[in-house]
Amino acid sequence: MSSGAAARPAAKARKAHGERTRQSILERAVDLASAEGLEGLTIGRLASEMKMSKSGLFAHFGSKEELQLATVDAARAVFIREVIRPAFETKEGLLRLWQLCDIWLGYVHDGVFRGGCFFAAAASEFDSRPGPVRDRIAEIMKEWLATLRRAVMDAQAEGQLEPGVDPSQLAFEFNALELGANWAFQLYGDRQAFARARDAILERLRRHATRSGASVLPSSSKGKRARVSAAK
Amino acid sequence: MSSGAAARPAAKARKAHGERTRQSILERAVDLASAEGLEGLTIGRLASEMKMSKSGLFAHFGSKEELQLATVDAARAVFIREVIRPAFETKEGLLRLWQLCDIWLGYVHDGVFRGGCFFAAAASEFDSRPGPVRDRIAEIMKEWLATLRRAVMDAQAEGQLEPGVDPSQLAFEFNALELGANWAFQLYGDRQAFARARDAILERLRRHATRSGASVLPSSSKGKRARVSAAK
DNA sequence: GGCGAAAACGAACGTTCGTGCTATATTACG
DNA sequence: CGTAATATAGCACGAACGTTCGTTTTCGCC
Repeated sequence: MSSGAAARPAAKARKAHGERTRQSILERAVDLASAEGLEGLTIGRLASEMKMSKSGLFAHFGSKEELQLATVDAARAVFIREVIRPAFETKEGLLRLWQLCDIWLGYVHDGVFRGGCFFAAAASEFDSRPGPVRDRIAEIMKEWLATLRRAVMDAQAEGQLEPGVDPSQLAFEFNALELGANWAFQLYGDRQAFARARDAILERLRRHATRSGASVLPSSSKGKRARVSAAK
Repeated sequence: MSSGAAARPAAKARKAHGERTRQSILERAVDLASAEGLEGLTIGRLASEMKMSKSGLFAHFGSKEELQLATVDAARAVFIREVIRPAFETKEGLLRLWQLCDIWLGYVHDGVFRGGCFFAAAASEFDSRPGPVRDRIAEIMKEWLATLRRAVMDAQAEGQLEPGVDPSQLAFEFNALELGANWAFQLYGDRQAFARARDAILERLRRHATRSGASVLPSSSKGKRARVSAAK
């Protein structure tokens, strides 16, 4: 469906001016929405931060809902750049599964979005507010859950994880632990929560790892943290 | 500034009429806020649902922030009645710890609040919005985490749980799994998430249970669910 | 160098928000 | 019964919201 991220590779790079401001608007919109929420993301506020008129900014989207959808997709692009892509540099298997979790926790810790995980916040805000925005958010989080699940299955196919464990169950647990760390960090500034989540995940992984799998896991979570590559 | 819950203990219990409507306002406010958020809880909307004038309703609280604080405390009372109290009918130990988790999941599943766990939603909404409301929410969630932690320690003291496990770590994991189930249910209507959370929690409990502890745990999570007692 | 489209602007719209004031019902007690 | 306290209503306010409209600036292209 060619929705968001890739966009036009600047086929002729000619009418660039409109698209460029649109992009920089969305950059700011993502930042604002991650802190104030997608509903708190107000057109007037956004316009004044961009030093534009409300109407000038508004024309780029046509409605608030379109702005919200575009913002969600822009956040998705950031998430892919900051989490998915770095983790996928590691080849499929148990280590990639671990990297997905580890880098995710790093992405929250490092404040890629001001309000922690953009989608956790957005999901909670829209979960009882039906409409296209909610649907899009649910879709994106399902992508993430499917990615985790796929990584589990790959690790099993590689013989690094016992074939008996349920990929959906493991994906659920890891996602929950990540959301839990995000929650503790946002509400209390508790950085220890990241270590707790890592411990819990690693313990789970080690318990179900085969002999060949156990050798690729890091020895301890203490002090270890994947760098979130800038990867411009 | 004597802001809080206790307020006037109705020194002579005379002026009851105002207090009663205030209470029924809060009942509706909790319901509304759990679905639309504490910010989406609007005085005009609330007034029209109560068939009152905005100003008449407003007079009970004096400011929107006071209304929000009162609503949060009203939700806390419901939470205590629906989760804490039923679980505390079981005597301290491993079984009470399990009951706390099990009943919590039931309280979300049964829709005690329209928007799932009131405090999960409120925490996510206010986590980057400093002020008394945020502080109160954080305080209440800390109470819950402390209750879980205390239950772990009690189970250890009873000799039903290995003394080696870190109570804070276990409380973190259980809370995370509960929030994860709440998240999946709110966003996808996924009832299976409750079973997943129960499985994960039970597995954790069983792993660290002593022989005397293991005997008190339910045999399987499938089909088992604590009733959320009405407990008027 | 001028033309036409794209982009940004400024002002106004109808609502709704939270919050004051003032007056009228309702109630409790001497 | 009367009076004082309490509770609710009515109305208006300034601000902010999303949105529309007509105009003006900007800029690529012939």
